[in-house]
Amino acid sequence: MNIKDQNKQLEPTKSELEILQVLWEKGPCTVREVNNELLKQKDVNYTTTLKLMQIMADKGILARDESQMKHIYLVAEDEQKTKEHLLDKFVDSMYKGSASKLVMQLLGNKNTSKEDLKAIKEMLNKLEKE
Amino acid sequence: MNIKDQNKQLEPTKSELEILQVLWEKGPCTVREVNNELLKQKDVNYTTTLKLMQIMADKGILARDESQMKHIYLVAEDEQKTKEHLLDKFVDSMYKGSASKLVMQLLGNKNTSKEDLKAIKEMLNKLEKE
DNA sequence: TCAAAGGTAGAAAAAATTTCGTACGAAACA
DNA sequence: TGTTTCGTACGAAATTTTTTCTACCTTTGA
Repeated sequence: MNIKDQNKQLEPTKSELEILQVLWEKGPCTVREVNNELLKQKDVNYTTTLKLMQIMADKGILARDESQMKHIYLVAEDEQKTKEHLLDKFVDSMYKGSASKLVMQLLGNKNTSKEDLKAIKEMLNKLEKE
Repeated sequence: MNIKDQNKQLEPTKSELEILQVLWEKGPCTVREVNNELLKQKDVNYTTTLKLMQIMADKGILARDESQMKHIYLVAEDEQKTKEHLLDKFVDSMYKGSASKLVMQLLGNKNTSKEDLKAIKEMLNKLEKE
């Protein structure tokens, strides 16, 4: 497998990402559980979610435990690694790889809460000390 | 037009985003100019780029000046607004809306340069004073 | 003037992604 | 036991996105 293909594994499609988010949040789940979560956001058929998760398992994005009748799906890739990859890609394409540009936009954004600002400051201080 | 549709306008597809990036970088361009840029990254047919840009113009993502034979395309939406929207969406979906979580990941990432760190610190200081 | 080069438009094909219908097996339970 | 409920598998349909083909117009220059 070449690097490009490896990257592809880390690049879920839009609906695959929705499923990943549920699994990141709730940990290993059955299809039913994932689908119930998705139903809170949008209208989606059980078999659609099933199919998608099967495809993801095929691709290696998800692993599953088939020992029970209700298969349990779990994320195969490390969550942080995947997010890091997606974030990198995002920074690259949107801000030409400049992390500070992204942060600037983030901070300039009125949606960024005071708590977030505070947390970021603390983080920087901590980094400085190290 | 409802809000959902408005949002859709701000959500370009993958290849549309590639074209936007070129236009953001170089300003108004002909299809030929955009295509030449894209050719540096990937193999793509002139008519493919043309078609895509026509579609984007239809959707209202791009505007164009047809007064010349070689049409000049320009981005219709404000670049910052579009990026902000995409960034918001990204933060929401990947970090449950927590900007500080995103920054934490960014800073923990070895790809983040010292210059970026410095720039971010300065930005925070500036924000503090305001 | 006429051929070559470079432009647009639109239909349609191809590819990728998402959704659904149907079949069928296992468990629950009246 | 039979029937209802809940599960998976799989093919195929529907939709969205991307790419290409073809036709035809305009400019340029020999």
